[in-house]
Amino acid sequence: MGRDSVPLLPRQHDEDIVIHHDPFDEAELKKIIRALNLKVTSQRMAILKTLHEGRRHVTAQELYEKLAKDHPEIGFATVYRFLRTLTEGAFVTEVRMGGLPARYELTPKGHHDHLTCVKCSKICEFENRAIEQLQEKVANQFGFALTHHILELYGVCPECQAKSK
Amino acid sequence: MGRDSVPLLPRQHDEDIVIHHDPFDEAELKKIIRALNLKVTSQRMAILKTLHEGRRHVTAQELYEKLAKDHPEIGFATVYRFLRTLTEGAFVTEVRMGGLPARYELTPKGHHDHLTCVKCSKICEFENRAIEQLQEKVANQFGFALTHHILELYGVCPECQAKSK
DNA sequence: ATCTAACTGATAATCATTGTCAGAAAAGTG
DNA sequence: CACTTTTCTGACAATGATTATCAGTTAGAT
Repeated sequence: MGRDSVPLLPRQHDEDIVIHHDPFDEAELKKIIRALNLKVTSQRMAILKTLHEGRRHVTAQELYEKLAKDHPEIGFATVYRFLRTLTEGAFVTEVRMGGLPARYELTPKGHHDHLTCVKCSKICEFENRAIEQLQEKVANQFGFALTHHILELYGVCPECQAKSK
Repeated sequence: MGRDSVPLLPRQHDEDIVIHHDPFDEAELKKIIRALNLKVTSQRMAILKTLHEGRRHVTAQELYEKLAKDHPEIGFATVYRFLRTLTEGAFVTEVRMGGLPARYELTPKGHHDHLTCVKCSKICEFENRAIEQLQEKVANQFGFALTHHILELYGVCPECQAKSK
């Protein structure tokens, strides 16, 4: 997509180079923080911005390192703390695979699940209304009030299938 | 279908319910060990027996403590080690919830998924052919060759719903 | 029975995550 | 704006599950 794939030229004045990321402006990020009854701090804003701009599905550690570039003062306790709060408030979705560190992403508006390649770890996202409905049905049969679910599919992606020949 | 439409009920005192499997005799357990190219040791036999007899979905720690009664000499490193190997060989299924300790069970013949209560951690099992088929379909749309999947539903069980009034 | 590679238990180490706490900074209040 | 209360923060310690190490033990092939 657009801007980030344009190779940037080194310039004398940093401020000349501005990367625009589309959707979320600051105001919207603040709303998220306020919705959690938290104070708006530069750290929290930075964390949300980085979560939003960056690649999806980061670990807490990766996020911490990314942040370190522009905000070397942010401690990892703060990252973990805020990620947890965001997860509890469902603004962020946590994905765990095996015993590996948890991965996080800003919860997308449309709910989706993941299809992960067991060879190259590529993650595809999908949504499927029919599956969701069946899940509700199963939960109801047991008398459960469904709160959320995790559906992770694993397989070999087309590229890796091709390679293994 | 069939199974999943029967309103199955883990009743009030889970611990009182002992699940009897078809008599898994020693010979059968040995087969499992040999299938993994491992030596048959008293420790491994004890672990398998306890896994088979006991309540489902135990943590490594719980399993270790159970074993301690009759086999106080077995160390927990051995328990962890063997559980991992069993899991890799798909003889045991690992379930993780949040950051909590992993839970294990001997992989049942019929594949099933889990429905977990977020309040009391009770786990119900279900299987649903329709969901499985839809999963295959989704994977195919992306060109993936599906190897396995994780479907974990979370909600509030009837008992806990009643309690919160 | 012998031999050797695989196994084991004790314990140290690791690694993700969480707790602690003194100092810093947000957002009311006057 | 100065003051105050409360929440936040970063450094670092602590935790808790899991894994690695390693010297001694044992299964099972020869």
